[in-house]
Amino acid sequence: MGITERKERERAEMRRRIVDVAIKMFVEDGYEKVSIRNIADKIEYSPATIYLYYKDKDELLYDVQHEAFATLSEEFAKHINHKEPFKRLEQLAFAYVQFARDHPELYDLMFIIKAPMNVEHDEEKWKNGDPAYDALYNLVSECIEKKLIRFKDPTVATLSVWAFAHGFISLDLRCRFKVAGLTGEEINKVVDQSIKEYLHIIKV
Amino acid sequence: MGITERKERERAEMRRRIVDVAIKMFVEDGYEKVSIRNIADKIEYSPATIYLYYKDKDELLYDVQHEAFATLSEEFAKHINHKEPFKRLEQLAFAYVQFARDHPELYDLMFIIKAPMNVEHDEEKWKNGDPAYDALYNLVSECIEKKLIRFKDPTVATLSVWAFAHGFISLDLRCRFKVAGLTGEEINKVVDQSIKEYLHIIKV
DNA sequence: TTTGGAAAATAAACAGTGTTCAGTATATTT
DNA sequence: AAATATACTGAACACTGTTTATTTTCCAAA
Repeated sequence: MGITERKERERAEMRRRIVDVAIKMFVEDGYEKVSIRNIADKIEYSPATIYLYYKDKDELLYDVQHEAFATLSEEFAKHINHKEPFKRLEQLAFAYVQFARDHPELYDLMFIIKAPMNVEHDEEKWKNGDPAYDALYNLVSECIEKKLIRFKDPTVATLSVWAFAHGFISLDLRCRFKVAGLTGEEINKVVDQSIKEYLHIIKV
Repeated sequence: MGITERKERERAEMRRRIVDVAIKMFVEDGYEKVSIRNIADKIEYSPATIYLYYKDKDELLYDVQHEAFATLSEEFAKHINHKEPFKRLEQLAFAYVQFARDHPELYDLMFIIKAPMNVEHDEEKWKNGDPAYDALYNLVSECIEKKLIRFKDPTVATLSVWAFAHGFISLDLRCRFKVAGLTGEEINKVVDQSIKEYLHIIKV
């Protein structure tokens, strides 16, 4: 009597189909051009059908965000391999920046736009960001323990490194560096140099 | 025969009225709830009338952004008064953070949302941000000249300080620190401490 | 003071959005 | 085969930014 299981499986498959199309459209057309109607068109279902699988757009975006974090984790796994913890911290920082440059629309969804954060506002944690945060937190903690960086509190250290990188990325993504009168290539150079310098001055 | 002048003055007054109402609604109700129709309602004109004074919503938001930067400059003028340049840099940093906490919706418009940056995309500069950027740039430059901070390039230094503060503010405003499992008050403390520590380690 | 033309304001519409709901089609159970 | 439960959709609701044709208001010359 596996019909309940099959129904459940079919439901999961439909959700996958929706998320897959959604993330693909995000990457290709950008956040602003992805509507429920567009997604429905592409999977060849009525817009109302999407609401049978997702309570609202935010809930769908939350799953898309989850997928985006999986890609970030893959990038981390690919580029963080050095023996020394501090070197791994450098690798993580530049992998993070590179991810943002390669997938600006995903970065948007993960760290800048408001939308998918309204989902689990029940005082709970934000589960999507967990693996990436833990990767940074554990690495920073190891660096503190081995006295490789000038920090005492691992949370302060983790948030500082994160905020520093995110500050550059998000200001760049939102064109605020126009105020400095730099070209795109110049900005990239300044960002890279700034992060290098930051990692240097926090190094013990 | 000052009728042309009067017409021009009336036009300017109307634009002022629109911007004043818009910024007030922004602060009170938040960016997402402010529509052209809402603004039109409040100034008791038809929505179409707004388009006689502003080409589109972005152009209006650009003027609102200008107003918001004026408020930031006022805050800077109010809180930056120390003799020593480095102390002034500290004052600037915390005035910036305090502004973001006091006016989150304005901060959004100034530094986070995409909208008003599409206006002068003609390769030009971003004039709205100029005064605030210059204030930071000049102060940082003075600190470098007097060898008070560990930086050589004033642009790298300016963008680093800005990005560091902005990173914290924007991640907080977008609830991304939920991943760290901290309460609102705890986050504020970590942010303050992090900025203090950052200013300490860049101090020569 | 009336009239003609310019300027200002608007009602209504267009094309789009997220979302809901009544009704239809399909699948499963009795 | 009939009854029931599930899956799906067309159409609507209440919005959004924006445009256009129309009306109202203003002002200067006849």
